[in-house]
Amino acid sequence: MVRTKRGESPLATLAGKYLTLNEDERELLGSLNDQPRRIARNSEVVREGRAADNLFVVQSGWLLSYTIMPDGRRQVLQVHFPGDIIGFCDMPLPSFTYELKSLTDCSLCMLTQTHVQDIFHKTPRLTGFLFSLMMVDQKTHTDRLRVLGRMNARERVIHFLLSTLVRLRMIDQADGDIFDFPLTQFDLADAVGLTNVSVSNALSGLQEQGVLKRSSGKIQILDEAYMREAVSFINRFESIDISWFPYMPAEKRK
Amino acid sequence: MVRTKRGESPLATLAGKYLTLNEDERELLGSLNDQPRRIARNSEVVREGRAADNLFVVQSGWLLSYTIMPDGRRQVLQVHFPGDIIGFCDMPLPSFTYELKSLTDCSLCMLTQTHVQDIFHKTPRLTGFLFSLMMVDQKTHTDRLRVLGRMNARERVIHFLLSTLVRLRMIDQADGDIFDFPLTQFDLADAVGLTNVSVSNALSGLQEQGVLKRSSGKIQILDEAYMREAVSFINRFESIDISWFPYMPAEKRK
DNA sequence: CGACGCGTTGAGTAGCCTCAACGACAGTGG
DNA sequence: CCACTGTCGTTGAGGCTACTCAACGCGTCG
Repeated sequence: MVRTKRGESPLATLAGKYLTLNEDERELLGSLNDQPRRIARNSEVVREGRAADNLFVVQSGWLLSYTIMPDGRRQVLQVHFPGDIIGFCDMPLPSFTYELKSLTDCSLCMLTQTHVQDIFHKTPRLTGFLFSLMMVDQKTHTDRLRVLGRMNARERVIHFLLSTLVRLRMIDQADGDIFDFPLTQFDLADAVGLTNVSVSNALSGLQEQGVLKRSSGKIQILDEAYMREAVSFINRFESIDISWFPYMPAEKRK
Repeated sequence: MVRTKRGESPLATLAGKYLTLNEDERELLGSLNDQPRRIARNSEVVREGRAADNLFVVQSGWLLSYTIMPDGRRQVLQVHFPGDIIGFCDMPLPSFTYELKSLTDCSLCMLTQTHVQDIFHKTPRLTGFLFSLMMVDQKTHTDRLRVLGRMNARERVIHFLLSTLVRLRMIDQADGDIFDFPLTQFDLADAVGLTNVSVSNALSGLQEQGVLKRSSGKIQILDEAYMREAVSFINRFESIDISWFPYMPAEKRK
């Protein structure tokens, strides 16, 4: 497992992929490291109050956000990795409308409105970056619409694994084509709109075909090219461009 | 059919639901009315170049954005109504990744980067509003994930019709519980991940049950409460709050 | 050790899909 | 004006994918 740079916040690592941070920006992102909230594996993350009051930045660990329907059906909305911002797009809404659960031990940073406003006012480039992240997020959601609306079990699983791999690479948490995979097959099923049984069958089939390998909570992608082809995969993180972002009030810092 | 206020742009109408526009803001939104591009019914809207160069604001008419997979499977990503902004979240991306088709005769306004920057610089409140719209958009997408991942044919159709009704009401284009519906059943099917046959069956079933009525391109919702209950419908547009938005460089106008 | 969660596998089922035929309708051209 | 054509919606027959239900093995944890 590749390690993140010592002491650097995952969000900073992520941002560093797209822009070279200056000292102020680096410090601002670093300050988010203060007093992370620790969450044990497999526990519900309780959030209170208005949406915007409870923005999280994942420092370490995996989380799952999901909705549950009255009859028990569950839909996983997103898997959250280090560097992810949770709840950003809930800001204009009056309350949270989904559950949050930790898959592994986690540490989360709470962001208050004040923090957000701080970033927005001080570093327009970071602001642009944040919004770009959100837009890419939206893109990955529309990609998932295609998956859930039009793909069969096998393709759904392939797409999910690929997008997981790609996202983990962004935060240097994939070891080539091997990565941790703490989801249960129930979790995966609820993410891609299947049952655990179908997921099991799909995974077994892929393994038998030599496309992937599983061992003790890890997954290895053996034939990435084939998988990408099979689902017409697009890596949305490859080419984010934040230069368009217009929030640049007269270059103050240089 | 209820009419929009004479000459007012649909985006202004929409914005007016959430905030009281001052003269400058109203003028800025109104200026978008200049030189709309007219699109005939059932034609492909061609877009060129980088994503951000081709932002559209729908002035009138319905459009469909969708992706097509190599084998011909189609997934409708969104139905666009007057007031909708198309392509906003493509701005940080290098190119468009979906198709756009008109369902009715349309008129579209092109927004260039300059326009966007203009709005962003001059009216922070409108900026906040735009971002809030985008966030709500994201929310409706996650709602659709639940639909495509976990609902049966009947529920999918119900949810789609409800969200259509709610959005049309926002722009005063629903006459109580009656609204135009120019989609074919193929379109609807590709939107909710079914086939036209299943859609036909679902619609017939609902009509037989007395839940809705169809006649000549219009749909009437007869039992809205039942439908909302059946799919745990949440109206995301009900309570957008833009007060949180931090882009307020020292109240210049008052 | 027992209890529990997780993954696997099998048998049977149900919902949706595919294929197909047909009627209604609008647009087109003679 | 009327065939001709293509699109759209409906309905039926049959098939397939994924679901439900269930049993079992395995590992972990108390």
